[in-house]
Amino acid sequence: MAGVAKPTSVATDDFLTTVFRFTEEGRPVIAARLAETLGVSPATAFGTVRRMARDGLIKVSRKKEISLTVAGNKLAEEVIRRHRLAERFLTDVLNFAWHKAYSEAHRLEHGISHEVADSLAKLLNNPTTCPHGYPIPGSEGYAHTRHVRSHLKSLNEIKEGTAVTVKRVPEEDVDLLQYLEEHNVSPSWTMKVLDVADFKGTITLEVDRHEIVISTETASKIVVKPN
Amino acid sequence: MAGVAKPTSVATDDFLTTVFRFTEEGRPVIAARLAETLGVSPATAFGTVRRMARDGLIKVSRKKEISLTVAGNKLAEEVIRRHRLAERFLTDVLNFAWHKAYSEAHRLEHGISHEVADSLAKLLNNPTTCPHGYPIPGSEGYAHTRHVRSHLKSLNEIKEGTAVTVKRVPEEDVDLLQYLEEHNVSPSWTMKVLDVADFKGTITLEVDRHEIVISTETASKIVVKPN
DNA sequence: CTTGCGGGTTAGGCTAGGCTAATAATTAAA
DNA sequence: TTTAATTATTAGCCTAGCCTAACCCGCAAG
Repeated sequence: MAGVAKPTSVATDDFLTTVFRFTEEGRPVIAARLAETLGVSPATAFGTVRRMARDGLIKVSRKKEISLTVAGNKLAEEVIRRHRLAERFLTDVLNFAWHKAYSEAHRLEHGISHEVADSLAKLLNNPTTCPHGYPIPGSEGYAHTRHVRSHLKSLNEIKEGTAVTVKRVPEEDVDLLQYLEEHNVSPSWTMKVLDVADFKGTITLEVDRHEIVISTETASKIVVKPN
Repeated sequence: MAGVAKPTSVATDDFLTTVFRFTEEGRPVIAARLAETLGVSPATAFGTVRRMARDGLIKVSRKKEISLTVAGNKLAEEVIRRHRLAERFLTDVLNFAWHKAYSEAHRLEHGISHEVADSLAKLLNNPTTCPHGYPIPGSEGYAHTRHVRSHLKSLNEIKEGTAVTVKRVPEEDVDLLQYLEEHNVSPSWTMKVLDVADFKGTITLEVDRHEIVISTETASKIVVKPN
């Protein structure tokens, strides 16, 4: 036995989930990115990373790439599960808008026990994704979801004239989230790519009978499935 | 302006609520009691008390009695409100047993924002008390509740043969709570004091057609209203 | 009036997490 | 390849919290 699992701190939870999400989105995970994302200095990030590596939660390769250990991944999935269930609760039961749900869930995620999470899941009818379309660890078909996503594409890869179904929208930018929510760029909604103007970096979409324009940069963060 | 309110830490929240509860129950508030209750060393309690006094959350009299400042009381009521709403949510919506609700709510209370608390209150139909009978700050008639309790008595003060209605049960002892819950010594239930045996320090009660025996010490923590 | 006990207080240490500023080490770009 | 931009790392400092051990103080019971 490796001893009793030490309860994780808020800072550790935050690093774990950030590494998890970066990995989930295929982004490279290095300390500098974590520092930026979490709003701490590089020195602080370095210290926390070193501590977490010491505690066997993450590994740092020679090329300084950070990845979760099996133990770290387990913990990260637990926190992410609590976060996404909390989001569902906030949007589905308390009627919070998406863009508020993220930050509120972030505060709640650290105080939800395994038992409360399970009860919440039952109350919510065992949801498989959070309101933004990301899969909830521990839910039906989760393992599957993580590996089979060949049919999913980023919106910036879609050709003009193609109709797609929104699968996931980026979670962290509150303003963007509010905009997307207001314009129905939401999971399960359909939209059509009207125009791709690479030269000026924009994409025009038709969604819910309206046209909207977003940057290809933004589009790259929206996951869709061609119809 | 006194500057932006610094967000309170978990340790500070715990001290605030403990002082609040002690005061609520009319118990003397000294550092040694806080240390015991919170499970920290006297030295730690001393340090935290000093920090909180420095930050204007509590006052310490010459006789070393600790009390909340106006600012401290406001913060304490907010945390207590979140705690008691969380308890109601856990018992009423997630069907948690009482004795589990307390500790789970204790973990949740730090992550609930004002906005989430208000939504929870609405969802729960604006409850005025927690499952153990304590008033929820900010709820209808709360200010009133705090000051008018002349008709409330501790169970140990009740004479033999008197029927009473349970108003509040002690919150912190999980085993006791589970016992009381199982025997229906719960807010709004009625019971009759069958026998008071001061010489051996016990009280015999009839509740829900059964007899139970508890110590006068325990009885002193149960608040009732004579019928 | 003195001893002892319950508290309060100090001293001294430790970890997690933060910060700034300076310095290495890489990488990428020119 | 030499410079410029990123990253990583170190050093040094700070606060909150937590601990043990020792010490002090006032009051109450002998």
